[in-house]
Amino acid sequence: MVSQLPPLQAIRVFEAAARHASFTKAAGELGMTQAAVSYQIKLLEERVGAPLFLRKPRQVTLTEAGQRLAPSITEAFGIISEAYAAARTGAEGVLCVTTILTFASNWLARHLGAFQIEHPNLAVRLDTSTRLIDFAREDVDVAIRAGPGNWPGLTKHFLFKADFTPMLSPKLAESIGGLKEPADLLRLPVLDPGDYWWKEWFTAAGLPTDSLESRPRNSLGAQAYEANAAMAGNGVAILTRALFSAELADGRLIQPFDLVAWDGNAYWLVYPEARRNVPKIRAFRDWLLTAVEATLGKPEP
Amino acid sequence: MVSQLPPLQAIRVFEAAARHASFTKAAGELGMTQAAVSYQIKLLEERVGAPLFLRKPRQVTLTEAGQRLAPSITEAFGIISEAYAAARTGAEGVLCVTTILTFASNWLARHLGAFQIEHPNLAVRLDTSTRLIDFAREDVDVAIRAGPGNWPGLTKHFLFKADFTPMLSPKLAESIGGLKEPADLLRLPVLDPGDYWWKEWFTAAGLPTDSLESRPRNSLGAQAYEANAAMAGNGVAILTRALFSAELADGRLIQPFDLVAWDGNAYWLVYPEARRNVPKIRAFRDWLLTAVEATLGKPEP
DNA sequence: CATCATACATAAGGTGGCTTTATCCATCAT
DNA sequence: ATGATGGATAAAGCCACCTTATGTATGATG
Repeated sequence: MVSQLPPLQAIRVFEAAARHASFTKAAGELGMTQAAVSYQIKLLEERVGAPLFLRKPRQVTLTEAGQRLAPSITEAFGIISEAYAAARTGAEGVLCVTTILTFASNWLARHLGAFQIEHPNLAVRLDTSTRLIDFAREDVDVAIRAGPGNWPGLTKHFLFKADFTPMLSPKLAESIGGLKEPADLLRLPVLDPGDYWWKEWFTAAGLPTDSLESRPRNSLGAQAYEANAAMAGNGVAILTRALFSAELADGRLIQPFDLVAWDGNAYWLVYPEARRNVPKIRAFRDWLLTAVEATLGKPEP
Repeated sequence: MVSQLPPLQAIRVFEAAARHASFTKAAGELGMTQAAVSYQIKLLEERVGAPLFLRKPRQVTLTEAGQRLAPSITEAFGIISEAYAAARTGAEGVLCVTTILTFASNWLARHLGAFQIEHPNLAVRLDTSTRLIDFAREDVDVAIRAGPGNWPGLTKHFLFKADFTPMLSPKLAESIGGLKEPADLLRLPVLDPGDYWWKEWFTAAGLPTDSLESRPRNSLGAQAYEANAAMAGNGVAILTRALFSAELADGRLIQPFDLVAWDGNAYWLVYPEARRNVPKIRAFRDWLLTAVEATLGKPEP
């Protein structure tokens, strides 16, 4: 398609020289010496097979060939320059975040507005897929992931522990006259009893776990469903405090026991190391870390 | 004007890669290795601040940013490529020759047709200015000059000697009963008697030159005027044989004496050394030297 | 008219950007 | 499994390009 291209550096120099009608001024614009401009022009002239400039006493003028060439080059560079600038700022203008559903609905939803007010010309595109994303194959800027925090090549920032403790609606608690001790939970329906978080928590509480089947998966990222069921009074769910601080605060959920278990997982903000200085990423990181700290307290990694 | 340009080599590579949707194929087109393409793309991505390609298993795809960028780049390169090609062939398509008036009217005029038939897509622009041209400041490809032949930086090809001998119309010669010896010339009007060629020729003929004023300039390049006057029977002109071989052959002029004088000047084809291999220049040179030899005999430098 | 200032050309020399080489890794096909 | 394909990455070499330094020509200046 693009058949024969000339030496591009020479073309760039020619364009500037033609625009200024001066090698020296072109050199100034391009941040190089006059000698270098002279060199590049000569080079291009040899490639073209015709002089492009007439060397008059104290100025240079375009030859006929030069006059034919110059406008197209300037136009082409205009297009490139514009497209490049658009790509740069366009890339700045949209921040694409993938995040676990629960974090999106329970934390981001309530706080993202502040970020957008802080950065009015930065659109945020939220992607709440559950799967692990790979920055190399998906068009995503940053991710919020849950896990142990060992991802090579990625910069990660600790947000909060993925700890867990039983929660339920006040009404359900009242229905059995309140919960005095962990064993009282067994008198209520347990939501998703297969989640191994239950087993861990019961063990930590010193209770037998016979009544629970143990399934390998946990609820990371899908707690919102169970939380809704719990708020509706359908049973007891085991949830991460950080994600339900609002519900706990306004009484839609209560945490009957102080005991909180933890299996080592945490929530992290994650992005490719190489892109740590991209403005929009930096902006989001700075805001997110501050905002999380403000709502949940100092993070302890 | 052209504000911020990206690294152009990287842009060129990106364009090819985007077009092929493959780094390896792009490398093939550009005549470099796949590793180099990978390097350049990465470079550009860093400059843009966003990934341009998504690395899928066995192929690469443009990201959103890449999709925005690619079409413009392809378009711009198309413009450049076209303009460049046009400049190259355009430069090939017009040959600009400056020549001394006499050579143009007395030799080129009769032979140039053959050249144009030989090179139908090569237009010739004739410029018959008298002054010495400077290839650096004028938009000219080749020149035909008269002189001693010492021009630094220029390639020169000897065409023929700028020798001179008296010529006149047969009628004028008859009017005095024919010319037997050089002295007979003195009985006829001498055209441009101030030309020092007369002095030189008379001296060579062993005649006194008292009757001639000696002016510094000679007729090189303006012989056509005097030749016309001579053919009209107005007097005797001193002319270069090579330029009037046709007139001598068909009898419009006669050369009464074999004596030919020469002051060391000659006609030369001349062009910048650096451009000796430009096709159109090579074509003109080859043709001219052959044609001159054919009409005037083997040149003796 | 001599001197200075400007603008480009040219030669020589150094260096960093770009390329190649070599190797690794993942995926897809057989 | 095993090989083939396509890309990433690290190390190393080289050449294109730039700079420095100098020369040349011309116009401006007093």
